[in-house]
Amino acid sequence: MTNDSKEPDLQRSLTLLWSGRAEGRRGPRPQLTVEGIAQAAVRIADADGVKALSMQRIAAELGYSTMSIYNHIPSKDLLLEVVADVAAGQPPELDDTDDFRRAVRRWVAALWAGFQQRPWILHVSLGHAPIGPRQLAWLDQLLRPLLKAGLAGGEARAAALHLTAVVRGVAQISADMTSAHKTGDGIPHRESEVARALVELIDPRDYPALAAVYAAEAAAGPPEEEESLPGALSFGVDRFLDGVEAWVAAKAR
Amino acid sequence: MTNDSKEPDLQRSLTLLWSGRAEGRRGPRPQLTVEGIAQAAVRIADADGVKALSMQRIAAELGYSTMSIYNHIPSKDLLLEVVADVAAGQPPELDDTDDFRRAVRRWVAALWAGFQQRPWILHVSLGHAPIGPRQLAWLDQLLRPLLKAGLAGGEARAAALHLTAVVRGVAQISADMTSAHKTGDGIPHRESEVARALVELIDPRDYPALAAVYAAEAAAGPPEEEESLPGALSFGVDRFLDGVEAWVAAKAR
DNA sequence: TGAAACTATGTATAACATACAGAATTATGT
DNA sequence: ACATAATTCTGTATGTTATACATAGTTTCA
Repeated sequence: MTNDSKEPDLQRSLTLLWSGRAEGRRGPRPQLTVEGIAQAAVRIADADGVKALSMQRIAAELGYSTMSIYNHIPSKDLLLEVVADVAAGQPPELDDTDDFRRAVRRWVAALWAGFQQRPWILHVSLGHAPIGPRQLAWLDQLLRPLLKAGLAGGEARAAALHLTAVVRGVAQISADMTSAHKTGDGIPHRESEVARALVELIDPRDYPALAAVYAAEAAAGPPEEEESLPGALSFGVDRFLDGVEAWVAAKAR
Repeated sequence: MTNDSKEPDLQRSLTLLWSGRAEGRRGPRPQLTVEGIAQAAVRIADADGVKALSMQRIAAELGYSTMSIYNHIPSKDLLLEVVADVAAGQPPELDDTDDFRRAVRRWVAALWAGFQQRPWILHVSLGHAPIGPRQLAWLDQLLRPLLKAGLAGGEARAAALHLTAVVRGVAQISADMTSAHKTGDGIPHRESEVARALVELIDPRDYPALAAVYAAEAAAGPPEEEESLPGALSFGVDRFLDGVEAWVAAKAR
């Protein structure tokens, strides 16, 4: 591989993520590939969480020596970037005839489902904007309905950033996402459990608004989850889309 | 301390975060405190990033032996939870006379500024909803204008979750946040640099929307950042607030 | 036909979280 | 007053980790 040292960090990430195969290379045919390594890592993380991702474990999974991985990927941090991209998988195909709201909602639901299937992704920290092919495929898929709805380029980008951030952020915060034995430090408690424990700790004089909200919540009982999305995420996304719609309408006039 | 083993994870986190001092305790007076340990950790992370946070380093910073920390905090994961809370600091005091939009925007700006000052926070992964006193103080402060605007309890909670997630998410994705030498794996590249590098990689046939957006962006030149917030974050938050406002208005009618 | 570039491997090292076992110190029940 | 139990701090030990480095074999290019 030999894209060692020198290059600036970004270039290094990019050449790794978009590993363009060099044709005429000297040396033995590589038996391992960046893709293969990342896939093995995903398999391990799926099974035992992100804490279980060690170079040794990945190499063992592939049946090669630990150090052989370093011939293809210069560090674990870079590896994790590739893993995050591979784990993202393919974005949903959005029906082009759908109206923009439906399309965006389906995209959001798909991303949410992805985080449910691979909660460990939430524990590998993003270092920067999406730059891998699969992450960008997701982004591209989201941009389509946004552009079609009438947003300008920069606006669509901002909106996509917003939505991506929301889903990821809500997933991170939602307790029931990060199941315990997978992440090693996750806490598999549901919302209500947290609420119950907190009510005793928060003094309404220190946290008046919070206390009020929790009180109202307790009185109302547990919210019912209609669809595939939790109500809280749904509400936020819908309000955001309301705002986007209004904005587009105002621009058009 | 001796809140070892048994307790369920959530209880363990809570007693740690809200460390209610037991009065009549046997044994020597503790010289270390949970707070003090966390503050030392914050000092280190501020200086050298989250990668530099080791039990040994923290203990050294305090002038105690490594293992003494474990008398107060049962594991590094729990430590990080406390650190995340301590590092959050105090939320901004929001002017009660401000209208709801102004108040929320100020809250968002404050949180954003917080992430700029301590980008490493973005690299300690949240395991669950906010449960520490300082995190909850932030939440409470945000809930006030939302409730005052006319949202119901559950709606305000959802909106607050949404906004928190957005700011955190956008901060994580924004390249210029995570500076390299602090996080160890951050990449300090600005947006434009990423864009320039990507334009060569993405095939408009695979990523049509993305290519269109980047093309438009390149033609328009770099966006100008008016205020303390980056334009992309601003746009999303404003659209969201538009939607919330409309929602409240619709409910009132 | 080298020489250069590359891959896979084994060994080595330093850092790390944390288990465990004293020794010292305090509060509590007698 | 005294013994006991609980608790703190410390030192030592263990297993895991990322990764540097050297080596031997393999392929391509000059």
